[in-house]
Amino acid sequence: MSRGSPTLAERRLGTEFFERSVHVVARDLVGCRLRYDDCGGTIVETESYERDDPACHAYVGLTKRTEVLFGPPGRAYVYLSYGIHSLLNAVAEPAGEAAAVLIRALEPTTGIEAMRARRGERPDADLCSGPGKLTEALGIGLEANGADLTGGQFLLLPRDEDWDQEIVESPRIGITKATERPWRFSVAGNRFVSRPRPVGASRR
DNA sequence: GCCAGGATCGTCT
DNA sequence: GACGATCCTGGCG
Repeated sequence: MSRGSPTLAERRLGTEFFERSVHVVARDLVGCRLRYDDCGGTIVETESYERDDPACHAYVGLTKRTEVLFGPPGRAYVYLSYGIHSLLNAVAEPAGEAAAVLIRALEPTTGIEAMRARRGERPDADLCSGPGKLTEALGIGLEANGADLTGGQFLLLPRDEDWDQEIVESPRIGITKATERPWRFSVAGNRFVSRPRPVGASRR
């Protein structure tokens, strides 16, 4: 019996958290804690993708691939990128809207040894500092597509009450369409965020 | 330290 | 048959 302190399961983010503007959800997810089985960490970087967005998979409409995006909020949309990496998204906005938040980076806190077993011996800052890295570290694969983020193997917890970090917006990374939209949210100065390339590289 | 290139496969045309 | 919401390695300075 826990009366004063709710259990972890009781503190989970619920469906209503995801049933809002995808950009608000993306910003609010930064600082939250994500756990999958015995591994997890603090979310330090996200990106939002809305339906009227050429970079969003749902832009082309409803297909077999995108049906999870068009479904209810609070589910996992997992797909294969470059034939190698599974990328984890959280479906947002009411069913039918087709928007999602890409989880790009975690600051590992739990199950670090298990992450190393999957990712190899490397510094903490290299375990989950990228969307493909964190799914490998946590053991998330395509079978998680459509899974419920508000229950089951996933545990998504709100920010700690004393969490007080600055969140910065910047252009999204690794896409070729709609690159100017400032829908990447990350913790300012955090060493666990992804850094695939310097800002402003290769411009003419 | 920086940059170019390759790996690899589900999805859509 | 082409294309990625990526990551890692090797070569060069």
